[in-house]
Parts: sequence; C-alpha cells; structure tokens
Amino acid sequence: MDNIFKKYLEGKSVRNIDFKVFEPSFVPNKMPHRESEIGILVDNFGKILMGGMPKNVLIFGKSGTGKTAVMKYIGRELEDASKNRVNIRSIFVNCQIKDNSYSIFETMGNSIEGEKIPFTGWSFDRLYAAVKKNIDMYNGNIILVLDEIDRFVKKNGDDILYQVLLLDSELEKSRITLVGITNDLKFMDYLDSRVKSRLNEEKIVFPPYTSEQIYDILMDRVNIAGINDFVSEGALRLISSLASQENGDARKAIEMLKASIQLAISSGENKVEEAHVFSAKNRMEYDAIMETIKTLPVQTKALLLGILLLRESGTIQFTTGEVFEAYRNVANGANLPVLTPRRISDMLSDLDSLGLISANVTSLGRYGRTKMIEINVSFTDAKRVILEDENFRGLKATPTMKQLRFNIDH
DNA sequence: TGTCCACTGGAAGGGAGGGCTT
DNA sequence: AAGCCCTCCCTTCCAGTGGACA
Repeated sequence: MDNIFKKYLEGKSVRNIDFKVFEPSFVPNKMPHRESEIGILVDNFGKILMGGMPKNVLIFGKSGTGKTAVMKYIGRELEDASKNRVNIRSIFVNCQIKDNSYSIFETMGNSIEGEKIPFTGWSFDRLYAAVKKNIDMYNGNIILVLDEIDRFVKKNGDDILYQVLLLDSELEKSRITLVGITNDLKFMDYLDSRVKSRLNEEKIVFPPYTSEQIYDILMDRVNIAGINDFVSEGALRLISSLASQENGDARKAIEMLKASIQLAISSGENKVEEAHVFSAKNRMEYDAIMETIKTLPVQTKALLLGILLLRESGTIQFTTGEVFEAYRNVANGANLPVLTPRRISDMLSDLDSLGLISANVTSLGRYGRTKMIEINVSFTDAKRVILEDENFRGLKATPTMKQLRFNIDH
C-alpha cells in the first residue's frame, strides 16, 4: 500500500530547496545586467567614503526592473565598506505602506539609536525635533530611500520632500541623501520647483529587462538554489518570454519560477516543465484577484457584490446610478449603513484602479454623464469570496438573496 | 443652437479611533 | 481624566461637463 506522503518522499533534488532565494526580499551577491546603473551609484555614494557629499538620486523604472534590489545591494555594500571609517545607514521606506509624512519621519527616527518615537500621537513639530536630534546624534550619513515615492506625492503632495531637505540643511553633524524610486516617468511634473532641482541631481533610468536578460537572472537564482537539474531549460525560456511580454518584470518572473517549482513538487514530478509554468501563471493571477477581493473593506465588498448581482442578472454594462441602487439593496439586506452616492463614486474609482472593474466616464447626452461600469473578474468566484465574509452571511442563498436579486432585476 | 440630465470630482469639515502628555 | 494631535472614513455642498435631444 502506498503511503499518502509518497510523492513528497520521492524526487531527490526536491528536498533541500532554499525558497528564500526566490523571495522578493532576497538580494543576490551580483546583479546581472545592471552593471552600468550600479557603476553610477557606486561613483555617487563612494564619495561618502572619501569624506565627500553624494548627490540626491532619482531612480526611474517599471516594476521588476531591479530598482529596489539594486539600492538594497548598494546599501549593503556601502555599509560593509564603511565599517570603522564613517557611519553610514541606509533606511528604506516603502511609501505604499507608509503613506503619510508622520510615518516616514517616524521610520527614519526609529531606524537609528536615540529617542523612541510612537507610531502616532505626536505633533509634527515634536516629531521633527526628535528625528533631527536622533540623526544628528548619529553623526554620519543617512541614505533615505523612498520607494514608490510617486504614490506618496500623488496622494499627499511633495511637502515631505521639502521637509526632508530642510531637515538635512539644519543638521550639524549628519547628512541625509535622498533616493527616490518611482515607476512613473512623469513623476517630476508633480513636484514644486523648490524640491525639483534638489532631488534631480542624479537621475538614473532602469530599462525593462529583455527576455534573454531575465533568462540569465532566473538561471542565476536556479544556480544559487543548486537545482539546475530540477528545472528544464524550456520552462526557464517560457517564463522569460512571458515576463518580457509583461514589461520585463523580473520580480514576476522569479515569483512564477517559484510557483512552478512548488507546483512540480506537489504533483510529485522530478522536473519543472512548461506545463507547470502555465498552470502556475493561471494560479497566480487567480490568487492575486481573490486575495484583493478578500481584503476589501466591508462597504466596498457590498458595492462589488451589488455589481456582481447586476451582472448575474444578464446586463454587461451599468451606470453609476444602477450600481448605487444595487449596492443600496445589498447594504440594506446585510444590515450595513448605506453610504452616500459621493462616497460610492470614489469607491468605484478605487475598484477601477484595483483592476476589478472598468469604470469609464461617458456622456449619455440628454441622459446625463456617468461612469460606465463593467466587471473584469469571474463573477461566480468573486461572489463566493465575498459571501465568505461574515457580514454577508445572512444573505447566503436565503430568500433575502432572491429578494435582492428580484429588487435589482425590476 | 441652447438646454439640461446625471452625474463627476474638488473642497471643507465632522467625528471616530488611535495614541501621547500633563 | 482632560486635552492634544494624528489619520481614516465619510458627508455635505457645489461648480463643472459631454453630448442627445427639442
């Protein structure tokens, strides 16, 4: 009789795979095809070691072009080279997560020794003073890397950059060098001139990787993990070409490789082939969408559910007004407070930017101006995920649901 | 050619919920 | 405990608008 874990016992190359190598946070010891970009950064930050002043840097490039990884690599090498010579600390802030001035300053202040700063509560003046004191006490060079800086500036304006530049000018014993990372080439347009010139001292563009380059990167990781014999060349070629079609995104390619390996292992096979790549790709896309839906706030889920029910009733496109009515029925049915049309309008734009729906502003002439809304995801799956939320438990396959559908249909 | 619909999206502000200070 | 300060979510108010229709 076969043991139910048999498939995990077989396949000898499988057992000791170090999956850390395939994590986005993994920074390898060499970065293929980024030699010239690294060269520019080395020249810039090398000045610190000679007692000089580096320029502020702006890095442009689409996602997965190695911007963040290269900066992490530079930071690591620099801190290493500076040991017993100068104090250098690189501080990474992902502006998509830390999306207000307070938390950026708080991260900066808490990344070095000194007064501990609470994550909320202080007035900005007090926060500024504490961060300034901590940094000056450090007596060294801070490299502040603001990742996805365009998102922050679009949301909050460029005051934070001005404040950091001001802080730098007020420091006596330390220096701050700003590194902005963005995937928006038009990012500079959002900046005030007082900030623009200071931030734009050194500009580096990271081009997308070609299929060949991604292949090299993947090969590199496979070698580090020591699993050359476990991954077929065809699978690597396929991932490379799929990723190069998607803006040359190496991060996605590595993720896809990881998922393909896991899939091959769990189906008990001894080599990753093209078929695993295709299934991994589908699986990843599906999981990403469902995870997005699962983590939506309740009211947004109610709105999306309203849209899904409209779609279920046969229509493909709906106006904001129709969607609002559908949402109102869902909210009432689930005993949620009904939000105003203004708020719903914003939530529709949110769902649009998440890619779950398309909402295009269209004029119906005499019949007004509205967003035309279409759903972009499998509605049976999306509905199932939303109904897992306990707020909608009362609606699940009950007469209320039928009633809802009835209300919407008529 | 002007009207007018059904919205859009900006601006301002309230209040809840988090936390700190005195 | 009272008084601040912060962000987040939401409301209220309102000027603006593309294009079908009279």
